[in-house]
Amino acid sequence: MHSSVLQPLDSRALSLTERTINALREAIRNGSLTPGALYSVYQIAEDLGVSRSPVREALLRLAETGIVRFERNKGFRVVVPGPSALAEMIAVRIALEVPAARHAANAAKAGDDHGLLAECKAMQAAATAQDVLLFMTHDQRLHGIILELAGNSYVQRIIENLRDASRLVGPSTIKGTRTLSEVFEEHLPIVNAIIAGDGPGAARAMHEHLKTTGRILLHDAVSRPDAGEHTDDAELWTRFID
Amino acid sequence: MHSSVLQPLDSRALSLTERTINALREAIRNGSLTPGALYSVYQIAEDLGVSRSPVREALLRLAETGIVRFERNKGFRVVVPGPSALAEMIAVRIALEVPAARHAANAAKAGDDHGLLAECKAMQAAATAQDVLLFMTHDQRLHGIILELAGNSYVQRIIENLRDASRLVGPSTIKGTRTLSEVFEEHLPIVNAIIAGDGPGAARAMHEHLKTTGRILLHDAVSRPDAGEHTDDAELWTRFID
DNA sequence: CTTATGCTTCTAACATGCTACATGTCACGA
DNA sequence: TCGTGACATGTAGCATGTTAGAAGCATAAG
Repeated sequence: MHSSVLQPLDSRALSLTERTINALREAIRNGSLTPGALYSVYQIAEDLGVSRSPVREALLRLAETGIVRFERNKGFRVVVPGPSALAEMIAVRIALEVPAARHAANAAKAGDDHGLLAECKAMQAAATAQDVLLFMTHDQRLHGIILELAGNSYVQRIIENLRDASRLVGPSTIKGTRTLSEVFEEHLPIVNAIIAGDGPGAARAMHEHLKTTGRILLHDAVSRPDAGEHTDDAELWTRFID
Repeated sequence: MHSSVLQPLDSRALSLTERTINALREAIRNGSLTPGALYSVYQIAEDLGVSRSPVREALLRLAETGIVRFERNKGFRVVVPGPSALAEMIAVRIALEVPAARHAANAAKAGDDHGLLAECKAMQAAATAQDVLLFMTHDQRLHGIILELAGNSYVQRIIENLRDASRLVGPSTIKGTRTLSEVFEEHLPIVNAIIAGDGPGAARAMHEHLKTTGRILLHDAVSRPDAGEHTDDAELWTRFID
């Protein structure tokens, strides 16, 4: 027997594959990897200073969620989700996050208020500072906290992947159409309902939020120059969501 | 210019990695891979007569969906989902498949009846023949067709993964508790509503079906010898689903 | 007999080698 | 001028080599 004086160092520094995933996500987010362009595992491995194996594994995992697509003997591309894919993703978010808000309200304990309110404050601050990127970060964190309260790990994983896939279409949208404060204020009734333990109210507020946000995102997506086939956002909306 | 006299040969035989995935799925399904036991990539690669790379990639993809878990420098295990995980999966299925049934009903055209009815007939035949495995196959196919009609590819992928993860707890359940005919009859109102174009009806019927089936699955899961922590299925049900 | 220590063995994770194939270039011939 | 085919280049997919670490065991130390 021995008394434990040292904590086990938390597992290990992240696996090289996982660090590569993070690097790739970041690269996609900030535009270092141009969507649609052709890249190779060789090239990425050299840039990151690692071997091809972890890069390939990382890309395969991203491919599984639809963020990138491999083309045999040619390379891989970062995929920009089209209007149709975007509508599908919004549908999934509504289907999963609305009940999650309800469960979060039912499960919320007194101590849980703190995290929710902290993110709200941070969002508000980012809104007044007009910092879109920071705003989106806290927006995602708030939604993440709600999912955590709901406690369904599968839902958490699914939504996280979806967010990655849709991040490419996000930032361009918010700027033009709505002020950040407007978006922020949509979140207040959700948080209040959760803190109050009002399940149905939280669900209703979350539904409202996702619908209005999704509607605008989809509308912007179809009216983009590279929209492709679909030009009718209303049709997509009724087909996949309503 | 040239006139096309030959059809392009249909892409390529499946990639070795994908064939390995199928082999592993099948092996898990029929019990060749004992859940909980420790295996190694070496061993699997040798058994299948391929190199370690495609096996590792296949296992990584299965790990992503939670079917197996890697343990560094030790091996990997097939994971049996516990009652809690099962409840979470049922919640996701309800959240996604209920709206999918509604959309399927709205989108169903005359020609779509055929596939639905064919699976129904096959299910009924399997029920009268007491063939549990065949019954489950057609059950899954029917649900798959409905998702296809709904047209949301993300939902399709998510549900397919979920089904894989939950297949381990499935077969033992149905046998004892209900006759296959009972389960079959739950599907009829769903299919009828879809064919009739009755969206709300299809949603209601699907919800009913998933609730009763899920309830029983969860109840059986907690009353199993290796159930683990949770013994209260009602608590799990309200926590994640209702 | 009990505890500690070194050793053997196995593993995932990572690095590197190899092959078939897709694409672009370019010289050549009609 | 224009189509053709050989060739060079680059890639994913797969095979194999290498390394650090975890588990078990035997043996030595107390």
